[in-house]
Amino acid sequence: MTPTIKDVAAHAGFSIATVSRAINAPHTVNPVTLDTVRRSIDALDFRPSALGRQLRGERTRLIGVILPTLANPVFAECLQGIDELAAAQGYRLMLMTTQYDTERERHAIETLREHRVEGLILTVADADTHPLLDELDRAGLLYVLMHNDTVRRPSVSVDNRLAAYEGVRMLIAHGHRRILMLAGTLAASDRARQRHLGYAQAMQQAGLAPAPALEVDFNADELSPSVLAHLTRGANRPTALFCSNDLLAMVVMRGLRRARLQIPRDMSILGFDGLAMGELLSPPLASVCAPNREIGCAAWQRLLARVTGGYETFAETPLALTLPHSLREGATIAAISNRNETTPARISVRA
Amino acid sequence: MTPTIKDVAAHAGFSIATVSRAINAPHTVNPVTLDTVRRSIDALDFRPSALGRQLRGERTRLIGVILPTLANPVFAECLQGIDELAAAQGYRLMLMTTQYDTERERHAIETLREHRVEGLILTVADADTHPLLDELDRAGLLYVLMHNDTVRRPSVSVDNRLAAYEGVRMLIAHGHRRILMLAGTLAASDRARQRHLGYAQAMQQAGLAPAPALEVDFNADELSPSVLAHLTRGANRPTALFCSNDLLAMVVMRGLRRARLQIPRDMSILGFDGLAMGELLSPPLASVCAPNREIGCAAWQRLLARVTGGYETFAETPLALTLPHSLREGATIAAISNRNETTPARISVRA
DNA sequence: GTGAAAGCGCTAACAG
DNA sequence: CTGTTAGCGCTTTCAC
Repeated sequence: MTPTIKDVAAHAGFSIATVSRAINAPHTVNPVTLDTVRRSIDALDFRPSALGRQLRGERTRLIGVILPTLANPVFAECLQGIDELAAAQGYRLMLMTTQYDTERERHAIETLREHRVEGLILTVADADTHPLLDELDRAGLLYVLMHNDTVRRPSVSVDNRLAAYEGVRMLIAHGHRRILMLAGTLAASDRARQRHLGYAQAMQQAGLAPAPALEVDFNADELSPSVLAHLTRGANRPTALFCSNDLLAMVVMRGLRRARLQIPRDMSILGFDGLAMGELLSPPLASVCAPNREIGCAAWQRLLARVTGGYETFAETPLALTLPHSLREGATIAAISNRNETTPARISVRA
Repeated sequence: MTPTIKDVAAHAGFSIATVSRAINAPHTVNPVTLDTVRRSIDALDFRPSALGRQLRGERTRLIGVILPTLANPVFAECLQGIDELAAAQGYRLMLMTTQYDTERERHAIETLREHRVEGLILTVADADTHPLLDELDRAGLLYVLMHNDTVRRPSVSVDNRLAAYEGVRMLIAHGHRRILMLAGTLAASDRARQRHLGYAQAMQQAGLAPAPALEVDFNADELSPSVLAHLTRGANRPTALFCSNDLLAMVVMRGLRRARLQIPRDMSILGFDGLAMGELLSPPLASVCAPNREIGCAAWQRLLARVTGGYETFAETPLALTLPHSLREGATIAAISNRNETTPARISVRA
């Protein structure tokens, strides 16, 4: 069906070697021949098979990308960065998503290895303890993690602990004292842990008592009654929430609004991720911003340095590359005067 | 480096044929042999090369996906649908984005064809007149379009004209009479055109004068002064905006808010796409909703029907598959009493 | 049940 | 400058 190099050779009246050269090293073939061959290529609409090439021992120029989900734009933003560089440098991307499911992660890695990807860019729940990554190390398959917070493996991320620390300090600077951290149900991620450490550190340093992260079901249409109770009832209700990511912050804000709380008047909100979309919200979402696109780009560059340049290029750099974060003040944080800090919005809660 | 079937054969003391059978047709080989071979496979951590397999004339089980961008979640949502089915059915996805750039579209198609993808799922700006699609038709490479509104080619979308019509009728039903349609600068897309037709039809039917779509630069940080002037000044300023997609609606809303307009009090907004995120906004974004995930799924199913089942399965269906849309009323639309329709918010405009 | 051998599309020596 | 040839890793007859 699809023409092969043989067909072209036959059509042009030359050998397949000449055709191959005409394609890969045009300067080494007689201009007249070249022209003939090219004409045949066009006539047959020939397109060299990447399979044949790769099999011949060439590099595959194929990179695997494994992401938890695309429903959270934070990963789409990373992927954009990767894709841009990949396209520019003539690499192909094979994409698989896992929903943080270990079985799917295993399967994705397996599949990509069968395709002889030259390397992997991925995000997992917990990098330090992930057995599949150990396997990759053992197998010598190059990979770079995105967002995962670990010093044990090649990774690109922000300093999650420090970033969270600064974010929570910002809340404290606005007068907040009862600050709660919220996390998704799959909270066992390395970065969520680091972010909680940062939160705890900021709290303690201010003489405040950190609380364990409150788990929120991301996908539910409503905040659960028990969570809502935590957030709205009692004299000790929090005045500010630090959400472990922006999407969660948006879900939480919707829940609070439905419970008739106003943001930021009745509750201040700080997210994490710095989704581009957060700036479009009303009020614009305060967030601890990671340079997601750049994280993707950096992961790509590190991976390629290893893939092409070999080990030495990489040895200079520490395993964990930390990119600078930033704080977006947004407008979901209100200042609190610590005088009337008791149940500021109690009356309006009609949940 | 990576072990091949030969290595396994040598290690196990059998021929490569037997190893191959042990992998692909275990029942045809002696249980004892099978066991030996499997032990060798494990010992060497052998993984059959997808390349070798594919080259041997097998199907590649590779599908190409070409999207304009991932910055707009509408495409990420489609991709989710595709990815889910692809993973479940043992296919691989090769992803490329184009930013609607024809050169990149060409390059993407070229690359994917070199990889011998079995089919293509893609979204282009204007399907009817797209020369590359004609080329695909000629070449017999199977593809299915997503979101593109055309009857000439295999596609999955909503009825953009009808959907827009209903959306604008909803605005009219709320008392709006001066309704403007906004579109991105790359407005020459088939669906934007159809949506404008629907808008115009709804307007005319209500005895109102449709206006040409006003182009808005999506990526600019601010609405341009001229656009802002259109939207806010004069007695004839619109009371409602129909935005050709949700992301545009969000950008426009930010611009309006910065100009001190309140939504929906001073301006009603209707988007198009039905982004999941729209429901998290405050107020929730009114939108003409397309089932994006399902569009991805349907595109996948149609493509696979053609790829595997051959032509006949497909012949029954019309080229253009139309999925049902829905209206999300959201809360960005306010009712207007037609009495005091003149410059309701004039005074508060301090842009 | 198993092996030998051909060949998928291509590139890279090596000859001429 | 061009052709011949030997594989790359695998599946698949066809013999045994």
